[in-house]
Amino acid sequence: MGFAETFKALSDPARREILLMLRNGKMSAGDIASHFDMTGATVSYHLSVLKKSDLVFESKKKNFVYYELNTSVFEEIMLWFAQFKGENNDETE
Amino acid sequence: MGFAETFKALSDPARREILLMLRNGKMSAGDIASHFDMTGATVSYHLSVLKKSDLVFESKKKNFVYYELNTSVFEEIMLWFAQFKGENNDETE
DNA sequence: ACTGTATTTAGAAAATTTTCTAAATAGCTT
DNA sequence: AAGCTATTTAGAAAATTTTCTAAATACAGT
Repeated sequence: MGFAETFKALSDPARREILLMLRNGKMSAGDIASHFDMTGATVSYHLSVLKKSDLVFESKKKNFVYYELNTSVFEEIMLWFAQFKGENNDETE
Repeated sequence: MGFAETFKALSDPARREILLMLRNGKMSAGDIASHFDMTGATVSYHLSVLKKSDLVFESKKKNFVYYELNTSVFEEIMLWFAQFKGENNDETE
């Protein structure tokens, strides 16, 4: 899965905004795009980055593409951060 | 403080590696640099990015500069991720 | 004050990312 | 199948990031 890709994906403000928008359920590419001041093509690019990093997944219905949070990846990221909790310092000052 | 900067900082593999190295205590810029196959100047650049994002802080002793994790920022990041836990979906399928 | 070690800054090249426009694809609906 | 709507892909320009070399700064020890 790769933290590199995941953190890269998270490093863009538009992409983080998209994730926040998806908290209360799936949205179509178009609805997501309409919240931003950029072309649909650009938003589509950001969605593809989020998809490649597994932070979201898509499902198709009619001619819409819906995006949805993949919460399991969030759990994995939390585990990465957990590496920094607890285990303490060598007071080598 | 700015999540934008923080996530940007975390998006680079070398910088994440530096953070992992710092888990067991402070290290000098030179010691950090010697673990990488890049020039000291480049590592210095990465350290400055980590510093600007408050993920690490520095202290000087003799002619060494020591870097250390700033654990409080990690807590804040965890809070950002916490936004994605719990509060659930609108089953608007 | 000079020398040496540790680190950062400046400036430029290379690589990557973000964004756009235009065109392509996909799948209704009539 | 033709036309519409929704979305993605292609290709290029602009912006940002990463990296390097060379020079600058900082400061300790002699």
